[in-house]
Amino acid sequence: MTAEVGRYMKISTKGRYALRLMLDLATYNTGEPISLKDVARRQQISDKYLEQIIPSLNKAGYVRSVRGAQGGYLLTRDPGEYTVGMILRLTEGDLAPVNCVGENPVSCDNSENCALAKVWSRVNDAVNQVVDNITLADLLDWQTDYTNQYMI
Amino acid sequence: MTAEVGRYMKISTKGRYALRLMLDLATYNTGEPISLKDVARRQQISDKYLEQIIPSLNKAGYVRSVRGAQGGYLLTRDPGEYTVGMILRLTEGDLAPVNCVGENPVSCDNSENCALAKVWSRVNDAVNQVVDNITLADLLDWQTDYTNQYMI
DNA sequence: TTAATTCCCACTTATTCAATAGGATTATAG
DNA sequence: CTATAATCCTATTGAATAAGTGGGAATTAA
Repeated sequence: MTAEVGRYMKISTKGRYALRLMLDLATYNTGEPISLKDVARRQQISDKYLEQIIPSLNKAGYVRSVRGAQGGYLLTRDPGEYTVGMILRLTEGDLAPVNCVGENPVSCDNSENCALAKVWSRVNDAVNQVVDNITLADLLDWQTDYTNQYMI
Repeated sequence: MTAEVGRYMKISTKGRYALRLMLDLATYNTGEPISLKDVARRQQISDKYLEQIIPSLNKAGYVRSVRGAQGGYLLTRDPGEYTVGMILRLTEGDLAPVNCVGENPVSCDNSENCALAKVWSRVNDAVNQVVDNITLADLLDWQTDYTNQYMI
């Protein structure tokens, strides 16, 4: 009886892949740069698409790039210093379910009288509460077998 | 520094309008059927679009329709019996952020080893926890002035 | 000097969102 | 009985977005 599924309330591949990328860098870190080609192979994601995702992580200082042969990317911090929320917000933008709540709320004609704004605000808080309290270190812990891929 | 905003994690107009529609029916209920034209005027939503949204609410038995002149729609239950989650799930489908968690999870190659599935599952739980614990009666309470519109 | 890599930007294809449009059916009021 | 007001049903549309592909320039290690 449920409606046919749309893309409502869904995370995009950009955000999911960014997380898998960061988790891959954390998992296979040796101190040497890791190339996107390696990440792409392990994660079964197009390397060209990863190339499009990583600049925002790079510009934000979440990773450091090393150009040229044997180059690649490295995390700049300890895995425990990255929350899932940081990474998602960078690649997906605001996680709020509507534009009138969240980081840069768009005000509407009747915000103080709007019962639904309260709903969206609570949803926003609940989502952020989750993603801001999980770090890459937690994800490393939750992986039972580091050699497998994470297909989500 | 945030990414340009997409539609990630957003509720669609369908779900938002369905909530406003149901809340309008609750707010202006007199026992007589309320026409979509009236709802559309009050909520400033296209009546033709509302016409497209209401069949699922009707088929699910959330509203009752009265055809012909002076016809319209009526809630079939007490406002306290409708949760925001019921209404959203009917019009938006599953609220899970990815397809591998939620009502009808699509299994993937490596679900038990997937650290990210745990993240999505927690997000899903958090969202549902909010929307399943707010009823139309709560929304009625939260409205300070019943004569205004709810523009969200 | 070659090969491997990041970097940058344009392009594409399919899907989805958010409506609009037209008309058939049903019932009420006069 | 007839005009009108409403639900019902299905098709179409235009714009935006998602999710990638493609080409090539710049940089660096071996």
